[in-house]
Amino acid sequence: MLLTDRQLLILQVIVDDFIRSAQPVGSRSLSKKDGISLSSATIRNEMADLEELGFIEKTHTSSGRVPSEKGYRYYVDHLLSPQDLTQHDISIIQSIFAEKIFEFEKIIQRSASILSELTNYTSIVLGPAVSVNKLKKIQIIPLNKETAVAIFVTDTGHVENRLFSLPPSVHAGDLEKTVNILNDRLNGVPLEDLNDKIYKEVAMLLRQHIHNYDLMLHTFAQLLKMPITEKLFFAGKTNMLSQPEFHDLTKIRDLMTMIDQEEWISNIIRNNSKGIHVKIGSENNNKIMDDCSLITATYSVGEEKLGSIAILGPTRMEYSRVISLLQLLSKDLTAVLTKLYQNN
Amino acid sequence: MLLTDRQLLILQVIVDDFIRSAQPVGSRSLSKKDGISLSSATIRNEMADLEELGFIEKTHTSSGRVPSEKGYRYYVDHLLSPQDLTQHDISIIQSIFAEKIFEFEKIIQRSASILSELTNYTSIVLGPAVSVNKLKKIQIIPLNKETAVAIFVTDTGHVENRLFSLPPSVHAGDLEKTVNILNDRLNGVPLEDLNDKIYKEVAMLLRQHIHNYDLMLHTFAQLLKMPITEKLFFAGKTNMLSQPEFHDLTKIRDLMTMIDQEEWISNIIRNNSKGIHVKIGSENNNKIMDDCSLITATYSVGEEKLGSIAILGPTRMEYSRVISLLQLLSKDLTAVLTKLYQNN
DNA sequence: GTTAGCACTCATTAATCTTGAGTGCTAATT
DNA sequence: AATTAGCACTCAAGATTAATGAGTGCTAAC
Repeated sequence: MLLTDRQLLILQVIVDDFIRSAQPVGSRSLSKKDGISLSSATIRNEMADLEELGFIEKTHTSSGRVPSEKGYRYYVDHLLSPQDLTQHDISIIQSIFAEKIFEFEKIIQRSASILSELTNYTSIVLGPAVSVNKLKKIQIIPLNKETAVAIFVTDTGHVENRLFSLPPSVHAGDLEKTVNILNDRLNGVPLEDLNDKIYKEVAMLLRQHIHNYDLMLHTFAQLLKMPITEKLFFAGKTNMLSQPEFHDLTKIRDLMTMIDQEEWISNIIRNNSKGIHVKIGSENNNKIMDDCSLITATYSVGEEKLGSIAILGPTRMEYSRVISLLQLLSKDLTAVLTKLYQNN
Repeated sequence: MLLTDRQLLILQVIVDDFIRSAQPVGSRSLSKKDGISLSSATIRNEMADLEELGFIEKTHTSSGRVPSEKGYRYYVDHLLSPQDLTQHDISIIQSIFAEKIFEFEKIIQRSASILSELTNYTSIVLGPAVSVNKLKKIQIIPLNKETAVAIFVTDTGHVENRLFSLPPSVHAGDLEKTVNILNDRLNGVPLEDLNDKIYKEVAMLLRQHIHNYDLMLHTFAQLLKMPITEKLFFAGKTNMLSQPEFHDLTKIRDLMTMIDQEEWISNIIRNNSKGIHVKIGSENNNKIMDDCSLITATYSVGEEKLGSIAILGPTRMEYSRVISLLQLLSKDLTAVLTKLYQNN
């Protein structure tokens, strides 16, 4: 199944052209292109071969050709022209990191926004996996007689907080003691293990030192029972509405509804190893995404993968550009975060 | 411009019917309705009058009638049948508050989701105005030699946090002293005034007690320069896609893009006094919302307004139901929050 | 191996027709 | 005087038909 150079050229031009115009590409228009000096008849012959091999398709008997999924796949794997980021693109990406005071969520959200602006597709960023972060400090701050807020800080600087009702009969001193014990014992424990640990290691200590041991344990266990899932950040959800392949309302509705299924999206994106991944059409294993491609990248701290960035667009996506953008952003995010957190 | 009872009845039935079916209402179908025992001809006469008065309109010369904006306005002001929440609705709303540990954002987000599920419209909830909350406590937690996280807790239990680079030459003791001074001086100050206050009242004290006074002041001033805007929570954005009045793609796109303009939405919703407000079509002063109605309610702590809840739907909205739902949710949210925060 | 030429296909658009729900008006009825 | 039946008229929406043109496959000549 080896393609001749001429076939490769024609395939590449067809894909490029279709990505640009969203219109089926005909033999005549191809023959007029710079870089191709063949008659339309010759091209028709080659296109017939390419179709037989499954790389391109017709939308109806007498239409021009459109890349098939296999065609896109081949294009992505072998025919991508590597680079086309402008200086402008690059400086916009870098502007994400301009501020000195970091609010991590803002950076992530900004990344998503800028990515969707630059590409006109939908961007999805999966926040860091907080639940594997290690506890640095617990603090309890009473607001009034009955209410207090509990604050959990991780080694990465992530802050979780919960409002809770103070058990009515609790001593201020006991509360402080308990917090001290917790900090002493739970420092460095991943958030997801806190609930376990508090029963296994802290319960006993509490019993020895605290008056109302039972109530206190229960209160804190409640607080620590936190199913922390990574937050998802979207931007440019509406960009899909402008893509000509989605002029069908029911398609749009299905797609939008699917995008709003956060857990589902989250799963797809999370379970990717480091590096760039391209899923084309049905490779996404979802009927609704048959006309979509999803390109994912990851960002890390040092060598440890932290979260993911993704772009969702039509299969007729500007693969080359999107991949370059994701590579750049992934690299920059990783660099900034690594610098920030490395030396713990 | 007084309407006869019969005209009121007919207007009400037309609006109710159109809200249900989205189809222009004809004289014949009206005459067949229970509660109306008039011939179609009579109804045609009455409808002609109602049209002359501006309460209903035709979509074309020989079509049935559709409520005009004025018609909806009259309907909302005078003809609403008050109640139609089922026990089911009520218990779903109350399920929002089932959990004991409060993460305020989750409650708000859940409110939005449930509201949009119950109504099939888009719901928008404006989070509490944090910037008027008063500072309760500042804490600095160093993560490593170079980075620390600053935590600000308000009297309402809201927690803000910022990651920042520690000035390289800073003493641990000085840092602690500074934080103490800040807590001493800034307790009870609304967040929005912090930046002012630090220059006016804290700067001098710092100079007296702290070594590297200049650097420290600058660092904290940076941290406190926080433009905290209320967060917006959306749910059911896609519900609009299912409304028959929006089968037009460009309309949908405009609407969706508008919804994504968070500041704009935020302004509209924020500037409402307590109670329920109904804005119909062009009353929203925005071309894109000419076919939409926006119903807003507020939630409070005690007497003080805290935030807003809104439902965005087509002008052909189930006003009665939506208003009842918003009233209920507003009441419950206020009750829960008041109980939680009242006694500061 | 390449190209010109020709018959054929089919999506798209515009033009025409048909149908039916609904109206306004007038004259008859209550 | 209010109500209703009857009739002519209007217009959106859907179906049918026709015209156009971009594009193809195939064959025969180069």
